[in-house]
Amino acid sequence: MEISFTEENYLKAIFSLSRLYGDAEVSTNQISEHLNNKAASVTDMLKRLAEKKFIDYKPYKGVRLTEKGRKTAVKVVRKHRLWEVFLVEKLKFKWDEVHDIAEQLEHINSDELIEKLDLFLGRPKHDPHGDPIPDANGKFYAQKSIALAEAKVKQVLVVTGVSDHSTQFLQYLSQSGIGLGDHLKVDEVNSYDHSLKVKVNKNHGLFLSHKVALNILVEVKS
Amino acid sequence: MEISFTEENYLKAIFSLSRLYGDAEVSTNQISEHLNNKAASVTDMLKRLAEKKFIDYKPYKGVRLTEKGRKTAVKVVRKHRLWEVFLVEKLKFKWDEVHDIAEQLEHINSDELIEKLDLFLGRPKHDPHGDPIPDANGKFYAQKSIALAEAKVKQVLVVTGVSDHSTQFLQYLSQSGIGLGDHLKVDEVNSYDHSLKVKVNKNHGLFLSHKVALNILVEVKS
DNA sequence: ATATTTTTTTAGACTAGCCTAAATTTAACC
DNA sequence: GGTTAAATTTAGGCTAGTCTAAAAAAATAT
Repeated sequence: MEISFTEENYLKAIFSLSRLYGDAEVSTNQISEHLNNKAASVTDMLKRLAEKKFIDYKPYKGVRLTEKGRKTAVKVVRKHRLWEVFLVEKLKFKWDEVHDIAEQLEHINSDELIEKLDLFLGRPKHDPHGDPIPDANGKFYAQKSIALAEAKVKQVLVVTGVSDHSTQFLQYLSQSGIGLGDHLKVDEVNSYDHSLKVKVNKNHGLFLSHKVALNILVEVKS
Repeated sequence: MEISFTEENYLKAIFSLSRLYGDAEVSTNQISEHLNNKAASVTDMLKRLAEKKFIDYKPYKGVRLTEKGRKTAVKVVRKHRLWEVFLVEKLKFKWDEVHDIAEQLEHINSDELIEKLDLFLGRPKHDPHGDPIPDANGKFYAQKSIALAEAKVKQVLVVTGVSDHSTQFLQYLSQSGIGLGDHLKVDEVNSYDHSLKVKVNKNHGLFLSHKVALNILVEVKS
């Protein structure tokens, strides 16, 4: 049951690389590049992780997480993202300042702490970057959020967050009647300045600049 | 500038042992007992810490923190106590459940994080055990509480902490209805065994042994 | 299908931190 | 002051995790 920070980082790397490349086997070189260390070090660690049943490893053939490995990796991801929410929502960090700190906090080991933190934060579904937060059982219910500016015309969208947390921006949003969980639809895109005409809940005709659209995070529902 | 978790733990141990015994040199055996490892391991580490100028170390003569070492140790103490406040005040942990988690969190390395956490918590002066929290410059401003056993009959007292942090003791206290911030008054002292009859908040007649009274810290209010 | 390049693994070495066992220094006692 | 006991340090060894250099396997190219 004892797992080191380093082992957790390897599992997290394997998890995210395997997602990135469509759940295929992950190669030694990919891992070594991702973790900024040498392939020989990776081989060493893969043998240890295989020994502990976190991965399936056949020499020269790449690796794949076992169910045990996946659970462990997802738990680290969950902790990382919850701490990011904490840092941004409660401590008022900017969303681009939190990664390195969350990288440390994700290794704190206490199930009760995660549970109480999750509760304290209101069981958020997305981190400040729009990435979905898995639940305590390792299930991802939410999709990755994208900036409103990247959404396609006619897609059904739900507001999941913002990337600019300034009072100014947040006040502008609430004045415009846009809040967390609201439904959006892009009706038109101005091809010159990329500004949008959107429907908010039932009301058509709201105009949003490209700059604003870049700072609203949405989940694509259809 | 790189300091490991282990090194931080040694510095913290040396700091707290030196305080405990009136700022005298701390011996190898004291440290090894405090950290639950062997004296030979301690000697190894002392050499490394001396090399890095965290301590003054003369073989066979015990150690003393340098200014650099003291600053580092106090910073760890500050982090530990701030995180304890967070865990109890915000996440609603019991005050006897937080030590082990804070023991991990105290090693998270980010000055900005400490600052923002301190602000978020309202710059608390005491942790949930009543121990004073040093400021960012390493100064302890909060006054020292006295043991309940030292208080005089009829003084109005407020519980600020404990000197025994064992789960056993803390559970005994909460069973007795004594918690942080509670008001106490000593009604009688048994001159034979120094046991006390005290008033807790509005309820008279609680019996406390001398041993327990030695481990409860109080602030004298009048 | 053979030669070359790329990827991966093995072999051997290093550091941090820990250990046990033995040697040494300091303290304590008669 | 000399002998014993206690505290401390040295010596040598272990593991986790890293590295470099070299060997081996797989992929690629001719």
